[in-house]
Order: sequence, then structure tokens, then C-alpha cells
Amino acid sequence: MASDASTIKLTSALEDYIETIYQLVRTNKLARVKDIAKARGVRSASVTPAMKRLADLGLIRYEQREFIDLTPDGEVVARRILSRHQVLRRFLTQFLGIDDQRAENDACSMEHSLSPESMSGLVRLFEFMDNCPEGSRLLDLFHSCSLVQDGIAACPDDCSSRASHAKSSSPTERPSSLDQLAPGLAGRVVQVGGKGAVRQRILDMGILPGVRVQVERVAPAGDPIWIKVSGFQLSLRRAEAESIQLMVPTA
Amino acid sequence: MASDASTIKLTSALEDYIETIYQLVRTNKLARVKDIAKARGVRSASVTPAMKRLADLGLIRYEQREFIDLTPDGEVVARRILSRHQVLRRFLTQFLGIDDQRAENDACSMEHSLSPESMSGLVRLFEFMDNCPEGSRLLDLFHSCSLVQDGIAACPDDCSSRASHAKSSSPTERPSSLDQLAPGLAGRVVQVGGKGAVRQRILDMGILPGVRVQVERVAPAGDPIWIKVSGFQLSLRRAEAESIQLMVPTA
DNA sequence: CTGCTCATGTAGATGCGTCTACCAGCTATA
DNA sequence: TATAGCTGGTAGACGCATCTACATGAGCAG
Repeated sequence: MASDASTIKLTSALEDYIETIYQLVRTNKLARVKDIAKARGVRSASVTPAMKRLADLGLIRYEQREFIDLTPDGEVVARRILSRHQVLRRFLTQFLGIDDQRAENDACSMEHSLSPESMSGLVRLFEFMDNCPEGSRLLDLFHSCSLVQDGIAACPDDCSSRASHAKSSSPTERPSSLDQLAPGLAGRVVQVGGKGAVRQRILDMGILPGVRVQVERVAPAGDPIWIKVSGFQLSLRRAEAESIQLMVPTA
Repeated sequence: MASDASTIKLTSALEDYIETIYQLVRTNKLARVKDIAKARGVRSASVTPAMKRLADLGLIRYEQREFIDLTPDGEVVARRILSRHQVLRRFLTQFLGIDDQRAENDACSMEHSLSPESMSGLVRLFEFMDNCPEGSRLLDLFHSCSLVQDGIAACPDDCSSRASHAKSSSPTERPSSLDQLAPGLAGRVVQVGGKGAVRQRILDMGILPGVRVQVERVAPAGDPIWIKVSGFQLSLRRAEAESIQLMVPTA
């Protein structure tokens, strides 16, 4: 036992091994080198040195050619990792609506860098959703509001359209899509819109809700539109610009 | 230019270097090896080989002993990383209420493993919060509901207490804190409660909202309480058990 | 113009995590 | 009982990312 289980700082690879062993012992009743290698997608030869390191840290019981098992310390560590994993997965699937496979992958990589504080914050969110009737309403509303159809958010009745919300909230600004902005004008992004690769490209460029965007120049056909975002110039296809909704100060 | 900027798969260390260079060029107008080393907390000697790798990938302009600058491809990559960083940071601070410094750190490590789909999901959340009046109202509600005081969530007036929510939502279950459950009885966690290290320890053990917990044995003084969670036995201090709220089937 | 100083680059080492190729030991079966 | 075949371990290699220690180079001070 190297030190208190709670103070051990593992690499993400070792955390993955611990997690894998825990899962295998739960489901198969035993963990063999071969199973671990298969579950992690590595060669058996890569597993052995990792097992040596884990045994040195006092997290697993490892006798050559015997089944592998977690020590009490190892179990504490495994449960900690698994808790993070489960919290992330639930957040991604239930809250963000990510599909199961993707959520599983994302949770698997993010679980290694989730701080206890952020973990606790996510759990607060679940506590709210599960207990407060308003909480589950929030979730439903979010899901129905964010069903993006043809780049336009489709809000339910009591929520009508995005533009009307914005209008009512501030009379000094008006809504507009980016493609309809004259050169020189600027606005604040309120909705990125778009789907799939188009949306992804827009987000990757740093066009995020709340960000200020200024139109620099528009090509004659209106197709490439040059804009400035956080001190940086880039060009957008018209189709991309059409999906981006802004609030523009009324002149 | 090795290949299309969007297809390059970087290690997280290289992503960090790209991000650092981008930030330095933005703020200082130039990026020197020494600045990069300082910003990343490594020795200058570690920076040089990383710069060579980035230059080979066509992401930076790097002449020996000259200032370092991003290529257009490098800028695309940098903006993608920075977008993920900003989205994560905003989520952690504004939504989960994590303090700035911690959120910055968490964002810095999670940005490397956030999939485009999850990124897009978080942005949908911002779009909802920013545009839908119900969105911001329910965010406020979440924040006031999840102000945990002495282990009990303090909901505002129209939300009263956790127990009353639960009671109204289902007559076949009754609320109870874990310490008041007789051995043999089981329940579903609806609130973990607790603060700081106590809460963290409970979460690390896998006692999460929605999880089934069964009381196995209670020590005479009521202090260690042995429970079973997802097929696993562990012991809780009374103080920990008191903060855990369950829903228990009515006999 | 000469040399000092500091930023930068190079060499070599370490640890991790993976690989391929090969060796050892157990089991099952002819 | 002998051995074929599977499982697991060992050896040696590689790439990444870091380090320390040392070499180089460029600009400024005299």
C-alpha cells in the first residue's frame, strides 16, 4: 500500500486499467490478462507492465499467472472513477441528448479530468432535476426548445419563436440572421443553428452564443461573407451565415 | 501542411502548445520559446522539440531563433481548441457555479476530450438559456434550489422542501434519510446532500442520485452503517448517512 | 571590436505506454 | 505420458514528453 487510496494520482491509462478490472470482476467474476487486453483494445504484452505498476501501488492483487483482483484500496479508486464516468454519461445522454455510444466514449475520456467540484456540480443538477418538479420541466422544455429544425429552433407553444423572445426581452436590439447584416454592422450571437458538419464548423471557428460578430465585407453574390470574431477575420459560406441568429443594436 | 487542418489528430500536449501560442500572439503580439515555457509550466528545453513537431505538421511557422507564429491551418486548430475551452468554461462557471480558477483548469484538461457532438449539445444549452425566457428562469431556479445548506437543499417558496416535492410526485414512496432506514430496507437516492469533503467521499463511493441503496447492518450506536450499493458493500459514518435522502417504497 | 549575458538549441536520460517477436508454463487430449 | 496449443511473461524497440547539463548565438556594454 503506497499511501492513502484517496491521495494516489494515477495516469489516465492506469485509471482505465483499474476501471476495466473492476468491470470484468463485476460481470465475469474474474479478470484475466487476455480479457483486460481485449476490453482496452491493446495487446496482452502491454497489460503485464501496467499490472506490475498497479500492484506496486497496492491497488491490485497480482500473482503471476493468477487471476487479477482489486485490493480494498483499488476498489475505492475504481468506484471513484466509475462514479465520475456514470455522472458524465448521465449528463451527456439525459441532459444533452448525446447518443449512448458517443456518450460512453466521451465519459471514458473526460472521467480522468473531472474535478471533484465539477462532479459535485453535475450531481447538484441531477438532484435538482430529480426532486424539483420545476427541474424536470426545465429539462423537458430545454429538449423541446432545442430540437433544431432546418436551422431554426422550434420552441413549443408557450415559448413560440426565438425571435419573439429576443424582441420582448430588449427593445434596444433587434434580431437578424447574419447573412442579412450590412457590412460594418455588428451583433451578438444568440443562436448558432445549423446541423451536423455545418454547425460543427461554425462552432469550431469560435462563433458561439454571446460572442460579438462584425460583418467586414460581403461578396457580390452574397456568398463568401467576411466577418470578424474576437479580433480574428474569417469567411463564411452563405448557408452558414443564414443559420446564425444575432441581436443587433437598433440604429 | 501535412493534411487538411480538420483531420489532424494532435496529442493533448501539442494542443496545449497550439493554444498557448495562440493566446500569446493575441495578447503579447509575439510568442517566444521562453514565454511558451513559462505559460505551460515546462522548461524551455521541452518546448523546442514540440515546436519541431508542430512545424512538421504545418501548424506553426518556426525558424530557429525567430518568433513563433501560427500558420492558417494552425489558427484553425487553435480556434477549435479555444472554442471547446470557452464552452466548457462557460458551462462550468455559469451553469454549475464552479469558481473561475477551477473552471479554467477543468476546461483546460477536458477540452482535449470533448467530442463535437457534446460540444454542440452544450451550445444548444446556451442557446436555450440565452433565448428562451423560461430558460433563464429555470437556470435561476436551479441555482437557488441547489444552494445546499447544512446538507438540505433550500428551495425557494414556490418550490418549498425537497420532501414535499417527492411526496407529491408519488404516493407509493416515502422520503427518508439514510440513517433512519432499518436494516434490510432499501431505497433510491434522490439527494446526496453534504458539503465539501463529506459530499465528495459519498459521491466517490458511487452513491449518486437514482442509485439503489440497501441497509445491511447498523452498529449499536448507529455509527458505522453498512450498506450495499450496486452489488458492493461499504460502510458509512452516521454524519454521511444523515445527509443522504432516499425514496423508500411504502410497505 | 570584444566579450558578457541571456535566450535558444542540442545531447542524452528517464518514465510511460505501446508495439512485435519470442519464450515459458499449464491443460487437455491423443 | 507426451505434446499441441493457448495464455501469459520477457526482451527489445519506438515515440512522446519531459528533464538536466551543456553548447551556441545574437545583441548590448563597454
